[in-house]
Amino acid sequence: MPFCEGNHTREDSKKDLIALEDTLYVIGGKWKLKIINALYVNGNSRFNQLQQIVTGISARVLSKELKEMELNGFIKRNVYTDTPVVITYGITSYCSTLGPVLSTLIEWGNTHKDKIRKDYRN
Amino acid sequence: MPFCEGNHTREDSKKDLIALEDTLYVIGGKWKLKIINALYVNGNSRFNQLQQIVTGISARVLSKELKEMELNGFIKRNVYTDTPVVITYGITSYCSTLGPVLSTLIEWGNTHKDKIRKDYRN
DNA sequence: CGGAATCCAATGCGATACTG
DNA sequence: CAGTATCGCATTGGATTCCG
Repeated sequence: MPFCEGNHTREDSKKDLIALEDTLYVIGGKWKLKIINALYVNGNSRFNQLQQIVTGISARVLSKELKEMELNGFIKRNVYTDTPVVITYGITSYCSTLGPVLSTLIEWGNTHKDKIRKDYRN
Repeated sequence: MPFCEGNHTREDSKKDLIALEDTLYVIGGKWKLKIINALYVNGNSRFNQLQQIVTGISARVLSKELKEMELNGFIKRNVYTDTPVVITYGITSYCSTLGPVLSTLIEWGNTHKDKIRKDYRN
């Protein structure tokens, strides 16, 4: 049981597998964590801002991802009815519980960036 | 800077984004973390074992994933030339550095499983 | 500006059958 | 047992265009 404290039964392993599958089901995929991180770091952002920060994402995909994440409670869409209308996206408090997940992933990437770059030669 | 201690400059944010992208580039995708977790929990495992643990994966995809992860240094393929030959897969020490990543993801899934189940009604 | 609609190409991936 | 080969459907997603 390398990553959990205390005794770890077979039942626990089963639960861990399910928990991991749950998590990946919700925030897996190519873009979700990057979008969340962008909003985490930059605060409320507009659509085009977001598309610039999250490198490589198309408007179509960003639109679909935002809609899905809003539906699932990760993202809040704010409409300011000024003229012209301003729309921003931000994370919810539920989404902010992903902070430790993000920081762990970032830390791992920082620690191993040399090997990663070497293996994939970017 | 909700998930990092100390001061956090714009440069740091940029680096964080890159680190996150690096990490997701290497262990992103539908199966890799589940495979790694399975090996993490169960220790060295044979192909068919692995396919049973990682629910839903086909032999074709498992084969391709294992090959790719072996190439990238996450997995060690062991051949025991008994009769019959036994082949097992296990994680490398490099791969084991992902322990904190896995545990964070699992913990988040456990904490929010009720909401996840409600939203997706499984 | 913030998207939605359409079209099309690439990829993913399951099922099945087969092999050493 | 541990895979590989082939097929064919389904999904992803880029490019472009259009709209309020």
